[in-house]
Amino acid sequence: MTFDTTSKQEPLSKARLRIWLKLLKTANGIEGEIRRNLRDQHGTTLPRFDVMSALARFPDGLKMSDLSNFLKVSNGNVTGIVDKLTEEGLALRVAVPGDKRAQLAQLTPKGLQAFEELAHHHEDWINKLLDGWAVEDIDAVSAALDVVLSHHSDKESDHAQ
Amino acid sequence: MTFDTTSKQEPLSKARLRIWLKLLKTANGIEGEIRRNLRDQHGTTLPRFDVMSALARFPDGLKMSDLSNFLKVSNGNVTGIVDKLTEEGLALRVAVPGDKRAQLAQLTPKGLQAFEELAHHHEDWINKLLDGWAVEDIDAVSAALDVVLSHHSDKESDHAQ
DNA sequence: TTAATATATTTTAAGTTTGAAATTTTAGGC
DNA sequence: GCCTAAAATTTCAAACTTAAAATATATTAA
Repeated sequence: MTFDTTSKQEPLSKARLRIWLKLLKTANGIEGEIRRNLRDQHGTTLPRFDVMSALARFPDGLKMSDLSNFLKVSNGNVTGIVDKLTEEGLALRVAVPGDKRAQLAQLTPKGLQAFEELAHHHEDWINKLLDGWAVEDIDAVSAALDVVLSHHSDKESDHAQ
Repeated sequence: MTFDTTSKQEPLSKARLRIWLKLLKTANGIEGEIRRNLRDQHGTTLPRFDVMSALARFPDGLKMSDLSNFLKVSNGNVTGIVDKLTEEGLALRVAVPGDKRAQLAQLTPKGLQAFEELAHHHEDWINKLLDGWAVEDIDAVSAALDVVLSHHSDKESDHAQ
């Protein structure tokens, strides 16, 4: 005996489509607010903040390729951003002993200080935007997202250029 | 008598920051997969798909400004996309009687057909990506997102240029 | 050693996105 | 009618992003 799953699967795929659109709308809304705050209150941009955040997490520096890998953006992308940060004295490039190809990008003390200021506000903005979520809500959403992420991470290994 | 809320609020803001990063990672991962599929399997892009999707939802056409409002992208952005779609015979601009400033963007029959083909695959991709979510998961996440969206929609009225 | 291959990064060209300025048209007050 | 303000759209410059080509260095194998 077989089961007709189509009659149930059809609405499920629609429900999944709807929740995806809602998820996207939420993420875009929050991200837009963050971009706006970074621009209006700090004269900077999200890509710059992302790079600084990654560099702050690795005080010993990150190779350019590790940085782009970590942020899931292209190689050429971070070059320009680190260039700008370097011009402004917020980051610098350090030679890697034993490998003249590679360079470590690092935050300067000034860059770290600037980032910590940004990060503090960033946490504040998020805290307000997610005002309605208590720990239980967070745990529930987190568990649900883990299901999707684990299912997805299987085949995300490399989408080579 | 007053309560010291800081000792509890501090970790909550950190938890909110973490769930935001996880939400963003999930949305970016799914969006990246959609972009890849649109490019590799259909030779098109997500912004084009979004515009076609909006136009398909309004068969009588959308003013350019309504279109950019609906998609939450800049005015200048949709101009170029509708231009391209028009060149390819997928969309067209219709004059609005009584207002020479405005134009209605509309899908052509060819555009509608192309969109329906895309939309069918799109629903399939999402259905697979959210494979792990049953109706209960969807409802739980949906309710949680509603909390954030409703809280956010209060002040999202206009961030005028 | 030398040649071939692989790795790390930058450069380049093309396309996207944004916010603001410019353009055109409409609407209202006088 | 005429003038100013508002509205709809496009144009523009700047920043971002990507994939691919170019450059430089490292590693491996013959």
